[in-house]
Amino acid sequence: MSEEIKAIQSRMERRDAAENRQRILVAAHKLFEQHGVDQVSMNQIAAEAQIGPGTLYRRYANKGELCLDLIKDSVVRFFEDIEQYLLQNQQEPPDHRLKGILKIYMPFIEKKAQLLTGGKGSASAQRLPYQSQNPLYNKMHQIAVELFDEMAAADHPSPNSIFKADMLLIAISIDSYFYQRDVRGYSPDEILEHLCSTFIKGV
Amino acid sequence: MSEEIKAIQSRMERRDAAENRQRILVAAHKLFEQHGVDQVSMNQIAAEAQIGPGTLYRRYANKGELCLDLIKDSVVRFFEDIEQYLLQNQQEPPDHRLKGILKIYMPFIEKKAQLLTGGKGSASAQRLPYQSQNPLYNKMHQIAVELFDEMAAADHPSPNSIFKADMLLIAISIDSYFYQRDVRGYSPDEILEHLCSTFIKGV
DNA sequence: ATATTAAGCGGAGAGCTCTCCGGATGTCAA
DNA sequence: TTGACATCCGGAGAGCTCTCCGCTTAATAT
Repeated sequence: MSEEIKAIQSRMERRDAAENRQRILVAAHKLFEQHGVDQVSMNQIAAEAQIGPGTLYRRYANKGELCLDLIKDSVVRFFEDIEQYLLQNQQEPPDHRLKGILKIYMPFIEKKAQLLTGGKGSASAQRLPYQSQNPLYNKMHQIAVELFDEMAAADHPSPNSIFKADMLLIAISIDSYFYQRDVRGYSPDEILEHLCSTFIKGV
Repeated sequence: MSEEIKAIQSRMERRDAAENRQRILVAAHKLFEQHGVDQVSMNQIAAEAQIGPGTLYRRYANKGELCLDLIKDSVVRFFEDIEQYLLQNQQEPPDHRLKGILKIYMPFIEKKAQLLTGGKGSASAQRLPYQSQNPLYNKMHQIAVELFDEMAAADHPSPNSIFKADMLLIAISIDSYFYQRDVRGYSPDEILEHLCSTFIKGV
């Protein structure tokens, strides 16, 4: 009876484990809203969820992973929005479509910035090569690469769409975005325009 | 007699303090070389220098600051190289000069990466807006802005040289650079070419 | 030489991240 | 139902960052 399920995920999650996961999520959500993500420690979350620290760390190696789980649904919805947008604007030129994607992206990170930044100061998060832990990155990169390729298709098949996409993505990473907004003082619209004139020539 | 000195820096550094600073620098240098920057804790440095943790933190709020002090001279020398290069190539077009600067920059961060990255996982370092704590940033930015301005001078006085310079600088930040090198697998030369074709059009 | 005082020292300790492992407990097969 | 066992729990504890504060000491004024 459980053969098929076991095939899908090698072992069922135990009931107590599932319950604890829920408690963690609820506790974290509550504390994050109350005090802000940065101000809440894994210890506090464990205490609020009434579990031991070991139990918490078993599931989430650091605060970042926990945050990611907390916004998983939002991320899925975000990519659904992107997909729908791309579908409805197939006939538009690729540069226009890329700009449209940025227009969807920016409000999203404005809203989810805290959770996306997550636990930046975590020791184990340091090891990861870059920001690839961010689930947005790979998917967004893929989309951007395709659009850059399409933009360059007519001319030369410039092999650096991958590079360009990386550059665009770090340009709109949380840190960079808020640096432009808060330190340089640009409005989101100005940032968008600057992005386009820097990375997408004729828009 | 000490009036003039006091005028320069409001109070002389006490002799014991100066000695401790030296001990710290020596201890840190030794440990960093022995085990790598990441693997060495502030505690260890204090112990090796035979001072209390409080004494260490009085001078360096985190490992990053200590690292910065350790490469201060290298940074000065780096900018002297830049200045000299710019002087010797005044007649070259600005895009060529910018590429030349990148050629000087890249080996520098290859050599000093560990110390430049410093104590990334430090709590107080998190607060800082971005990577402005990096002493390279502001000066490099200023230089890049001037060159971008010069590049755009003939055409329109495009007001986004500041933005472009920011984008170029995060593109060559330690994290981004090593991501391209280690994950994407580009050689330094390839990175340089991609950078030019992305940020400096006709080079 | 001595007193004054700002600067510096150092260690105790709070609170954190993360690990480890003995014991408990759900799950599945028989 | 029961036994076996993989999974999970929880908390002790190592080691870290960083602060606080009473004490010490170097520099200066007298």
